[in-house]
Amino acid sequence: MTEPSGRRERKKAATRRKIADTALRLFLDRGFDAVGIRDVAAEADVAVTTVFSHFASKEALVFEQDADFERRLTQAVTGRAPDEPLLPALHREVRALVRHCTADSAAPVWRMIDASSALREYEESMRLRHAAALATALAADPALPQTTTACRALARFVIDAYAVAREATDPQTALDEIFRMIEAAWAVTCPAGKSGDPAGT
Amino acid sequence: MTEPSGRRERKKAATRRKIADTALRLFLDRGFDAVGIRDVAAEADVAVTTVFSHFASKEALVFEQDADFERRLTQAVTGRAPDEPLLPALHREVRALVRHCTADSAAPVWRMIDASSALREYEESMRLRHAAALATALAADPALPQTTTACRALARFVIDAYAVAREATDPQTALDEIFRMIEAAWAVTCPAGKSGDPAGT
DNA sequence: GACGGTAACCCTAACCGTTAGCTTTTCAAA
DNA sequence: TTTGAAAAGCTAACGGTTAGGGTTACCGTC
Repeated sequence: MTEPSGRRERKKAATRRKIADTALRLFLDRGFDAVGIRDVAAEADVAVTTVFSHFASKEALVFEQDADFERRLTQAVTGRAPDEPLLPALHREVRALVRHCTADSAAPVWRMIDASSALREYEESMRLRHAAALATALAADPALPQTTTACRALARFVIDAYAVAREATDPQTALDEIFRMIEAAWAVTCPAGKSGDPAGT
Repeated sequence: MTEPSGRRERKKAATRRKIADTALRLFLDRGFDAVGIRDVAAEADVAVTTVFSHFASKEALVFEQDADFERRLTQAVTGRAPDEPLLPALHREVRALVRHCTADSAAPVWRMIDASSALREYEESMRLRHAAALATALAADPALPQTTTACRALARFVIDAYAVAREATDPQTALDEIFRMIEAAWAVTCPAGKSGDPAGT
């Protein structure tokens, strides 16, 4: 009801951060699969049930920016300038996300993720949720006359672009290449080719 | 060493089929999440370990055609006529797959799948494996001069087409629409527009 | 400042998918 | 018939996850 005032919230946030930090440290040290939830809980000095009251699953301990990722994607659609074309906005946002997660400082984490099939699968199912959210945002935009089918396809294409680019040797170049494909795909969904690129490159 | 002759193989296959059939029946009756592996084993009159010696996971009991799906996709690429263009071949194959899994007889199974988040996630991670296999097949085709990035993107787009179409109210129309997008996307990856559709529709 | 409600946390004990270790059965080839 | 091996079985456990029920600490109110 009232604002998020108070000590309680701070303590809760502190507990959450302590759990996440402890977990990440242990995971990086010994590998994701070699660390049990009971280890994390003991090291963070909380009960196992407390871990699961803050995080929905063991994998979720690693992907804290989950909600952030999704919000940034949808806001690239809903929050763009009134006359700004869709795809450049999406391209820009995804480029920032790719750059962020291919930074040198993030390398150890991604090495850890790639070493665990559980984490890799979790990441992809996360991405699917993001695609669904993006598809909803696209379908709700009155400036886009496309069908819901086209919106859903575009949403998944954009997520694909992120996923493929992240694993490429040159992520930025790969991303640009895929977005050229996506631009072309999106162009053919325009009833009259309003703001497309009618002549190709 | 010798041919797959004999009673042993038949008995093994019979056990496998009995487990799968029993499992599917129970899942359809009570719902996937409400049936435990121990239930399946008991009802099929086998040990729990036997279930897992035939199927890698509980979810795998539902998706028996897994390998088949993947093989059909890759064969649509590797087994097409020497001068047949790529995308129509893929389009045709995916159309058949969509038709197959949207048949009325398959409806109860898909209702069951959609009712279980575990199954939906499993299906998607299965699809990702298929996309990876398809990407490999595409990259290995000497008739395709595209980059591996483009091949990986195309593979995922094709899987997306299947996934989105399957959930659409009119799967066939949706599939055609998405493949129009994919055709356009693929066209811009051709260095010189060899066999593309140079003027768009 | 005392008070009632409730959110956060703790503990125990389980459930469920999955696997390891080891024994028994069943078939095939000699 | 003997022998080797694949298939199946049993038991017991591991690890993620949850239910149930109790304790503490904070918040808003009197």
